[in-house]
Amino acid sequence: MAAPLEIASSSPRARQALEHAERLCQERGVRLTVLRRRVLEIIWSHARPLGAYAILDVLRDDGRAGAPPTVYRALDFLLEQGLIHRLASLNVFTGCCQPDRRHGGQFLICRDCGQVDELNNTQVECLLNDEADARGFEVLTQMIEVLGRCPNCWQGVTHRAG
Amino acid sequence: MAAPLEIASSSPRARQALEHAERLCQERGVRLTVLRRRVLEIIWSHARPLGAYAILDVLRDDGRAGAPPTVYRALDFLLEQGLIHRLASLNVFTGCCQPDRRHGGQFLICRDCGQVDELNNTQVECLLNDEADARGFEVLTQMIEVLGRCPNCWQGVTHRAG
DNA sequence: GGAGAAATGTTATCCTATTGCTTCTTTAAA
DNA sequence: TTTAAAGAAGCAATAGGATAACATTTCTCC
Repeated sequence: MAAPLEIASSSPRARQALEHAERLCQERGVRLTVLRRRVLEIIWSHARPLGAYAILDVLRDDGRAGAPPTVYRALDFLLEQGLIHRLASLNVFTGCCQPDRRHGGQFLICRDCGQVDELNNTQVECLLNDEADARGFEVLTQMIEVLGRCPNCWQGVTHRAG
Repeated sequence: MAAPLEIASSSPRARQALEHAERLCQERGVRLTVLRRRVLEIIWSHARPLGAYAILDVLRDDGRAGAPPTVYRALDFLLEQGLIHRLASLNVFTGCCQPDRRHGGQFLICRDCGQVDELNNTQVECLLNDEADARGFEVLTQMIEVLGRCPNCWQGVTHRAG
């Protein structure tokens, strides 16, 4: 089992993402509660996407009581607000880099180290929308997951955790 | 729970898919056993993609003993041979329309009726490969799932099962 | 026919996710 | 300030998806 690298929650990108989330939620009139904020922080504080139960473990380390629904409800909220994405192929969750813009995710997922890179290729998005239109299909969300090996891993400099 | 419509296994598309599979496996020197063939047939005989446990139920109706690994091993084989695809967002399996050509799947998935339509947009495939290349990422497979509503469903003629 | 490989049977277990109900907290109105 | 209603979180149980480990059977090829 890969032990995800914990990153200081005060890392620039984590702090920035949290501030951004606070602002967005305020604008939208929805509540980024302590729990929801903490779950988002946990996600952003790790180098690799986490599963729900891994997040739950971290919450328990915090000393907080918790069962699966605790985490899943927080994740549902964050997903609804577009603050995180779910990678269906791995059953894990990762922070969204553009929570302002509604979009399905486009991800490069490293099979070896689990690292994830988010793309934002609007041309791909449009092509798929066009194909759907042509078939009279109404698009709600797009989900693109490209599985492969990141530069570090195929160059032999494996950063495999564990 | 949606009770998937069973289609006669002798339906043209199912028969054709099975013949195609037989031929491919023979060419490749791999064994399309009775079990594997039957699982493929079950998948092609239903209007909507099935989960592993739904397939298992059908096998049991056949009178065949079976536990989850029975099905999962058959599915693994069919996936390896590119005869089926797995829709990660729904944990279901669907027949592949182009088992000759190695390709990740591109799917329009109807949120309401569960029906699935497979695309084969090579332009999208290439764009994603290019993006990956530009980042030094080696692509193994692409997985594209577009969730929405099919023409039947958004026009109100819901074919929702159940 | 027999050895080795491949496929399947069997049991148990793990991981992921949800349901239903209770309790606590927040919000806004009286 | 009290209070009703809504929203969020706690909690227990369970459903659903997938795999591990090992035994047994079947196939293939010599």
